Parts: sequence; C-alpha cells; structure tokens
Amino acid sequence: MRKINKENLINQLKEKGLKITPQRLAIIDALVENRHAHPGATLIYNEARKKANRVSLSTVYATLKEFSESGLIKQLEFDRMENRYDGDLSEHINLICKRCGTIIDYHIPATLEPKDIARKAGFVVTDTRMEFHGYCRDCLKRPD
Amino acid sequence: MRKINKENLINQLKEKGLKITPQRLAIIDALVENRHAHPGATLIYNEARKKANRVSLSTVYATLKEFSESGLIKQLEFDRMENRYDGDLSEHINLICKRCGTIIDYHIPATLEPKDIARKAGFVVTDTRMEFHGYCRDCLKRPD
DNA sequence: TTCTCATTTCGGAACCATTCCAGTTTACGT
DNA sequence: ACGTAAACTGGAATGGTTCCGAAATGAGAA
Repeated sequence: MRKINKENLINQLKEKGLKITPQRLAIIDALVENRHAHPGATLIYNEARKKANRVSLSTVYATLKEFSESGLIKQLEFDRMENRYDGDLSEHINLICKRCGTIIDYHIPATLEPKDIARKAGFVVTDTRMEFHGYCRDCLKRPD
Repeated sequence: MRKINKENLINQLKEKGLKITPQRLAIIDALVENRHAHPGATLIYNEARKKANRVSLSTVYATLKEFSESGLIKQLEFDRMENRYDGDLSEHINLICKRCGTIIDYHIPATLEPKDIARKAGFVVTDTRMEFHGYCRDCLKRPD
C-alpha cells in the first residue's frame, strides 16, 4: 500500500537527476491530492493550472509519461477512456466501474504469486495489470 | 480453454439473430485461422480481404465490436497498440511481450477465484483483464 | 420465387487522446 | 552570473477507432 506522497516524489526526482520545476511541483500536488481518484491527464491538467500559472497540456503528458516510466506512478492504459494514473504501486486489482469510471483498489491476498506463475512460462514480468470490470456498489443501486 | 471454431461461431450468430454475410464469414475464418496470434483489426482486415472480394475496414471494426459485445470473442484493449482479439474465453492471464507484441495465454491454477474476491467488495464483475507485461523467451535471447 | 425491410456494408469524414516538433525558456552545477 | 542540457510551450500531426448517410443485401413472409 505504498501510496505516493509529495516529499518522496520530489526526492525521487532528485535521485534520478530530474529537475524540480514549478510545473512538476504543481503536477505532483495534483497527483497527491487526487491520489484516491486515479486521475487522468485532463484532471491533472486542470488541477495543476490552479497551482502554477503556466502549465501546458503537453507538459502534463510528458511529465506523467516520465513519472510512469521512472516508476513513480503506474499508468493504467485504456482504449476509449482517457488513461488514468495510480499512485499505489503495490500489487492489487483495479475494480473499474463501466458506468461511472470509478476505480477501486482491491488488494489481493498473499496466495497469488503472479510473478512466479509467469516465470514458469519463461516470461520475465516487468509489469502486471489486473482489472476486473463491472459495476460498483453505487451504480448497482442507482436505477437506469 | 474454450477456443473458437467456425461452426460454433456461425451457430452463435444464428442464435442471436445476426445475419450470415460473406464479410462475416471471411472475418470468422480470419479469426479462427489466426486464433493463436491474438490478431488485431488490421490483420483480420488483410486476411479477410483474401477470402471475400469485398470487405471494408469499417465492417471489420463493426463486426469485431459486435462479436466482442455478444461475447463470442474477447477484446483486449490497448492504448497505443492496436486492440487485439482473443478467442479463448476461459479465465487466463495474457503474457504480453513489450518488445514484439506477442501474446501468450497462461492459464491460471484453480486456486484463484477472482469473481469471489471482487464480490466481497460489493462489485459485480462482468469482465476480467489480467495481463502481465514483460519479455518473452525469444526476445530475452535476442540481443539489442 | 419474389417481395419487403431491418440489418449490414461502405467510404470518407470526424473524433480525440496522445505524441511530435521546433523554438523558447529555465533549473542548476560550475 | 554563466552556460548548457533539460524542460516547457502551443500548435500541428498522428493513428486507431467511431460515426454518418446512402446503397446493398440476407432471410423470413407471402
């Protein structure tokens, strides 16, 4: 349940020799404050603009890509939906509501060892993606 | 390990009141013949064109969408990569090579009960997606 | 067989999240 | 302060996918 926090992210930037810019700080703030929402680029962009007077969408994309590739956050890729970002790097299943798009983290019991399973197939796993799609509690209640 | 086959697909179309057209037959052939490859729309399009004299890309997309929504095949959605289609509807993990795009089916042991896990969270699962990304045996051998 | 019509197909335009580009600005070590 | 590699910008380009109106067609009914 390693959730992102601001100081940690900044330290990781320094360690990797990445520059601390107002834009990145604004994006980090947006990421941390919305960590529960699994935010997309648009949300990050809008939030970051409130913090820094100048942030472009291009920069938001570049930064989120940079962070994902550096392993600071995890990118949840979608086809028709905007990509989303997850600050929880521990192994878990994302429960994704088809209707409202809510993403719930579900931590898996220790019994499952995905890396071992894959290794038996002669495949080196660098990344796991486990999503269960369906309907969340709230959407099930709501009519229509 | 319910792998698609031609007769079965045709029967399912009939059951669902969908029409049997030359285009759909060509697409079915392409799907069945390339079932091991987890083909994308482009491959299906190219293969289907060899069978039927007239098939448009629009039709291929519409048909693959139709088939996926009817549960005949499973759509594997990607962000940057073309979407792929899987004829194996049983629960398994897709091992996806980041370098060559190869997709290997890895059947999970019975111990894992994803549906139950999710149900405990008050979430009705309609769809599971389990992907392990990394490098396949062949790509590991290859230099560069 | 022929008729009828909802379904399917077609091609091209539209979509849209994301990436690319070339030029400008900036963080930060020296 | 300076110099330079890195980061930022805005707008154009990308590319897989969907949408659209019009034309074609499968398959049940007559």
